[in-house]
Amino acid sequence: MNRAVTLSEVAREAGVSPSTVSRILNGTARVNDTKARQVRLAIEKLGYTPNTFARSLATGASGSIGVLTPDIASPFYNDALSGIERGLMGSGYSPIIISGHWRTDEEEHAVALLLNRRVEGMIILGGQMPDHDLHALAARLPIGVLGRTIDLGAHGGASLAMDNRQSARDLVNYLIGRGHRVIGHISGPSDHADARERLDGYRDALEERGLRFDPTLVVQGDFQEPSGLIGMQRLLQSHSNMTAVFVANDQMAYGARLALYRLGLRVPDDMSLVGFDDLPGSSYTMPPLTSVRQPMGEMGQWLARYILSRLRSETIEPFEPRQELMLRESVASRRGR
Amino acid sequence: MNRAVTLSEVAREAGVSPSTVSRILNGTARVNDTKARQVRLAIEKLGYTPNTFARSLATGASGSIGVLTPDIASPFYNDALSGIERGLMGSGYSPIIISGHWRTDEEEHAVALLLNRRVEGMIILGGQMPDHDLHALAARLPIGVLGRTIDLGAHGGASLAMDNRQSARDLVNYLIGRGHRVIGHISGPSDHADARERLDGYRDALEERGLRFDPTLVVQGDFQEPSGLIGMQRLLQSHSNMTAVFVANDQMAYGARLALYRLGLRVPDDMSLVGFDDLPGSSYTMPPLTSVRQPMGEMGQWLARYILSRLRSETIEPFEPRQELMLRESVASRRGR
DNA sequence: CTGTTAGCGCCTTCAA
DNA sequence: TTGAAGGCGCTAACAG
Repeated sequence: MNRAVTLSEVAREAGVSPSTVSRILNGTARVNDTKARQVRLAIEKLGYTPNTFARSLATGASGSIGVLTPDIASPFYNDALSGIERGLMGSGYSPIIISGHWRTDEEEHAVALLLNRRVEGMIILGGQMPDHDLHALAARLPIGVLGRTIDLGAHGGASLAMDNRQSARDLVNYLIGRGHRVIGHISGPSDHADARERLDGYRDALEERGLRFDPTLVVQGDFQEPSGLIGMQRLLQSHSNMTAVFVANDQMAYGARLALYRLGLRVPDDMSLVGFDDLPGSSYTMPPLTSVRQPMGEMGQWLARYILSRLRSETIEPFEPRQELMLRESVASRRGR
Repeated sequence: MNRAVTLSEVAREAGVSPSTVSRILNGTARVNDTKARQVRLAIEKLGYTPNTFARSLATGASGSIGVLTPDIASPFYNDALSGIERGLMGSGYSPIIISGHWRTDEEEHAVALLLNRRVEGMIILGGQMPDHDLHALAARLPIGVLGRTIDLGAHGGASLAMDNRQSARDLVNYLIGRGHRVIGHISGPSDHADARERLDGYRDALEERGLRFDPTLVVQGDFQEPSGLIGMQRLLQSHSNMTAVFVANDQMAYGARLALYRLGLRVPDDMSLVGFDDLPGSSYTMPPLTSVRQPMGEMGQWLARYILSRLRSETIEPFEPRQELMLRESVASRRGR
């Protein structure tokens, strides 16, 4: 980049001192109108843009908020990213987004990078980072965590977690209420907290309604479409009397749906299907998929606002994310059969 | 954030001069082993992390590449973002991602922000920015553009554009080849270059095969699902003899698919359907959707590499993105009817 | 209201 | 091999 124009060059061009230019730029003090005009002219003419680094160095404020997401291309977390953008808009702060690819080492690396960039706050979406690291972070700067149950109260960090277990329970209860008795489950990876909680919720519901938990009705996937397809095939082979399947996320449910289609089985007539996460596409599957919606966008937005409030030493009203059962057409009633 | 540890504090702790610490940090010169050890100890003990701003200010290099995406939550562009991440990995450069929300003013604002942050290169994904601005940018720093046909040759910027028109033509030709004669089109917004080109390709194919272009067979959508649904409804009302529809992107195709489902029309038996973009979900629709795949990830990765090569004054082999017709089950043959 | 003077934290000559 | 000194571009007192 051809050497950039500096503030003092602008000052010289306008025939004023650097401080005056600075004051006009930041509105720090009243300045003579004519001088102000000259300065603006000079800025225009020279094409000056302030150097963020120099400014941050002088003020000690970076004006940026770090965001750690597990995957920059995840349809699930991206909603939260949009929310964060919205929450930060017009605040003068901008997000710096890095992805950790679900790997602890990359996440640590990313956090170090963000710290080097002197972010003033940090938002962590999901991920694998140990609670211990999160606490250490919270001690240094305002942080917000999405998708994990962790108590940051001591330092005042905020965390927004969805109640996976309860929602899974509600979902399965709904299936039972519709008359289903043999309900399969395609779970997520067992080292994934969300996956474990959803499985627990499935168990809870069964036991609550006096249905036996049958481990052979559970097959494990990896939250990706293909594993849903395979999982469904396996369930169908072993359980011909199964009438409904609770899939631990929508992506796998798409795969499961395809497996049924390949076998000529209709949804919901031959098999009822429910997912989890309510991805944008799930209102447009065939048929539209019953799922659990988490307000990722709003959660992200609130977390951004929370960080801002901390930075400005203001208070912010707490936020209770409400999960919502999106009842669509992928479930049939078995009553009367 | 409680005042961060500085380099000179480390120096004092280790009993050496700041320059020595700097040299150890950057490997700029040989340093006595014992001193080096002491310094590392001090760094560890104090928890020192270098201040990126100060460093950038001194060196004039920011180590970051700006990325402008139309929408941080777009399933289409996010693939490219992942690719960029991959391309930059291990290079010492990191991306700064900002979204322009398809609005020229926001895009300009974003570019200004990136320039303030002294990014050393820039990658522009799609968007609305006038060619003129792009040229101006290219004159200042290495830039890469994805998804627009623009000649940056003069300054050496790179652009990777898909041939929308040709692919649309291929797709419609494929439909014609399968025996379809009355083919509808749900187009994108007319102020969107991609949308216009895809419409042109549709026309090309028809005319090439001696079929009349009928404007009433074209309805305009906005690239979102609901508009695909409405578009399909309108087409069905006016053209009962239509046997196939080319939808200008997959998202709208999902909507169109739902419209058909609601009316009890089967795909492909009653209506053939093709989309464009090949979103990840399109292999899992019911039935899997025929579409055009663009290697967004690879394109992003190559652009990142391109920027790096420019920054290092190296050369890089050119990249010819290949679009691919993904033939799936959403098209039926009408031969013999 | 405005110019002068010090740094912010780091890197990079220049001598030693 | 190492330290001292100066400067990167900007802001923030401090005097006028």
